[in-house]
Amino acid sequence: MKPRKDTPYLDLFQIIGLKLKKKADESIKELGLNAQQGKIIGYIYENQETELIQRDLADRFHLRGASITTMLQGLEQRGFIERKIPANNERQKNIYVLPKAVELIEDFNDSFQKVEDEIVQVLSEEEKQTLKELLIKINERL
Amino acid sequence: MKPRKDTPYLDLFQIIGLKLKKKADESIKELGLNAQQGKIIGYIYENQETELIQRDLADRFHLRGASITTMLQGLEQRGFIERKIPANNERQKNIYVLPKAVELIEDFNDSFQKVEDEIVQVLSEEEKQTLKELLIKINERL
DNA sequence: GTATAACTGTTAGAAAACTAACTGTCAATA
DNA sequence: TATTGACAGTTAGTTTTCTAACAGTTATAC
Repeated sequence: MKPRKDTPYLDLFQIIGLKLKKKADESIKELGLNAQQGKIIGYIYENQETELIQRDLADRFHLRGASITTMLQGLEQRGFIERKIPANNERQKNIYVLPKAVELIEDFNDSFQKVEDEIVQVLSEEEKQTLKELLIKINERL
Repeated sequence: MKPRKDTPYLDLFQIIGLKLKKKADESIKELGLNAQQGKIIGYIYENQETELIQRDLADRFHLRGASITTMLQGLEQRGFIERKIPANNERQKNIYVLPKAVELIEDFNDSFQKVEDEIVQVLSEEEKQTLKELLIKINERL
């Protein structure tokens, strides 16, 4: 007799994801931004030499174009980033971080690192390695 | 020299969580509800004999009380559930599913089971077991 | 026994995501 | 080369979550 309902992986990923989002948001709240904004600013900082456009952010963070527009408008108005239309393609906007954001990036990374450590603190080195491999495999096929 | 930024577990959990949420939403979209609503209806169905109250749902699904209120108001207006104030405590509301929701529960479960299978399709039985243990361990301490 | 604190749920308003429809630009093709 | 389609981003309006402030009920403490 098969169980009527049993989706432990779906449930665990959902709950862990939610807990992590809340922890990450909490950890950088005092900086006036949420975790998503912090992650995106960090990503822009690391990729701004490569003609980064909004489309790239939508792909990397699995958000819709419209969501990226709204988020970047907010970050631009608050002076964290700027967007420039490149000479060779007027459809696009290249994205750059401004000094006000650069100042915060180290704090973001420290905060996110603490959450990262919390995730795997109960695992041995071997378990950590196994987990990473399994997660990567799952993510690739999903 | 330590890496300036490296949070693979946080990133993987975030991305996998988002992908799963989208897949689960998509899989029951035609029933006129989203995955969260489907999960909650299923949970109410399985626990309605135990004097289930809104507080319990907030705890189980890691949502705020206000979010549960709004969601249940919607489900009640659409005839999926009902809420009754119990005789022994006028602060609370016990929650029950109505026939209209019961009809859908099997479809929910089939849909969620398909997403569940997608998650672990690339893993061996042994890997699945290992993953489950690791996820449970992480979730407990988070 | 009364006052205070804790608990349960609601409301109002904000934030962050979404879809659908749109503008403007560039690329492909016939 | 003119048209058609694809692409990048925006806007408007909706949904789902959140926080903060609140009302009413029950439990605790003095």
